[in-house]
Amino acid sequence: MPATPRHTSRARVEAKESRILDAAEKIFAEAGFDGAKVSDIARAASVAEGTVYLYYKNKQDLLAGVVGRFWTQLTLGAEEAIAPDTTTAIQLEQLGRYHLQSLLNQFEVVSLTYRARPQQEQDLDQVREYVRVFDRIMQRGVDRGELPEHIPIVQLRDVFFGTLEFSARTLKLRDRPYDHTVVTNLLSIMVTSTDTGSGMTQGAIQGKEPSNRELMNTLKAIQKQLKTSGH
Amino acid sequence: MPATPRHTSRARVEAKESRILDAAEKIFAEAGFDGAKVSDIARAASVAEGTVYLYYKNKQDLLAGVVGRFWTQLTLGAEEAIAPDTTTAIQLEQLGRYHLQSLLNQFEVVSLTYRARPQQEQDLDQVREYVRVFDRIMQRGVDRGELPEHIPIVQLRDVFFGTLEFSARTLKLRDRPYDHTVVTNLLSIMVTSTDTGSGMTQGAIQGKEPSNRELMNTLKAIQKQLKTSGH
DNA sequence: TACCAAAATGAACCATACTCATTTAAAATG
DNA sequence: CATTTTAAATGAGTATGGTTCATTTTGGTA
Repeated sequence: MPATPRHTSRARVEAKESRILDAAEKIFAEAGFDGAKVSDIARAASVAEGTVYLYYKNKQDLLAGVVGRFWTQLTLGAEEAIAPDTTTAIQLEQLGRYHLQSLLNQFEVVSLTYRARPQQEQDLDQVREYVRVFDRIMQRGVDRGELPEHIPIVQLRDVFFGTLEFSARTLKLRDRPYDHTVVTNLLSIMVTSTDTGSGMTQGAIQGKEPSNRELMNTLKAIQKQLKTSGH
Repeated sequence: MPATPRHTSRARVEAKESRILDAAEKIFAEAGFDGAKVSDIARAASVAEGTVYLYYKNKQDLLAGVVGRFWTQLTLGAEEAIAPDTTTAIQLEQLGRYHLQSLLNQFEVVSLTYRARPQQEQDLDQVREYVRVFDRIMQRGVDRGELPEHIPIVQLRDVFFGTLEFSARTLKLRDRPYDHTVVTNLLSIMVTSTDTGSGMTQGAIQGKEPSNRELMNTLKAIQKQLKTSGH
């Protein structure tokens, strides 16, 4: 069984597995899940049809493999895209930019994510791993005192990723390229809302000016960065 | 052709069509697109397998029918759920509540939306129609002077629907029921951001207090309504 | 009642996901 | 290095389920 090779070099087996995944990703992206034939994938991987089934239980499982690898790589890329020693707001801006660009560049693969069986347990483990990047940034902001203690991280996470994903779809639908104002605007409303004086943290509006000077500076820093780094 | 009946009462034909759609919705929701057999759907509709193909070109087209009808009905329900003579903010709150509840109650059908071929043109016409409900509310807010002239409606629309959809998934994943704080929080950040002094409208932070008294009143009205109407 | 066109039927067809008996390659053994 | 043993790969064959179409049934019309 290729799954647990004892007498064969692990490297060779993994090379073949990734050849199959590459082929599958290509064919799935071109033809969609239903349109992709396992025979095409096998041919693209220079492998017999039966061989695919040594590595993956069935076509669904193969899709899960492609999607899982994609999100794992996305997590690695995200961690690389984020400067570790800067403010929360700038880190969010970096993650937002990276995320939106990835969604647009690899739109087809992202769409395939929804063809993976919904809520069928560990099919989406890698996605969950990915969103933790956001959680860590936010938590670090709280620990540092940059954000109020009681921000609802999970809800803000849905705002963040939900907005970016829908924005990506809108851009694709209109054949538009990456648009940084999407990220800027998202950030501005998120940071505004994490201000202790209004928005999500309190749920009450008091009409007073922002009390968190740190955040104002952060926002100015974002504004500045947005102007210097061409999109 | 059942599609354009001349000698048969239109009512009967439409009754049969909706019987097929009902059956398809049920089976698709239970088994997912791939798991649903056309033969099962035909049996559930008390119709021969071939009959399905008189009304729908193929299985994909049948799915498009189910999904399309769902969003059309959602549009009707949304228009009913919104009080015509109230403020923008309250209308948004009503739409948000209605949308989130619908997503949760009919989660399976919503998921099927993503199995409809992406960007395959008019498959998603009804979804587009639905989101216009949001656009109309916002535009009306602008016309009335409740919102600033230059708010980016399209981007706010992505914030609105994106956040609600991701929130619905999170709630489902954790087996949680409808949670009104999701809507409240979303609204508070959206309305905060449409304040002319900060957020999406200007893209520049000025650290001054909100200049739009109208909006403040609107927010207070929302807060009040949230307290009086049990979720 | 006889006629005709629309509508419905389901057996046959066909594409394709998946299996498995056989072959090939690689590792272990002496 | 020759032989044996075990892992890996193969692709023809099978089963499933979407789709077609020749035939039958239904309902309206004269």
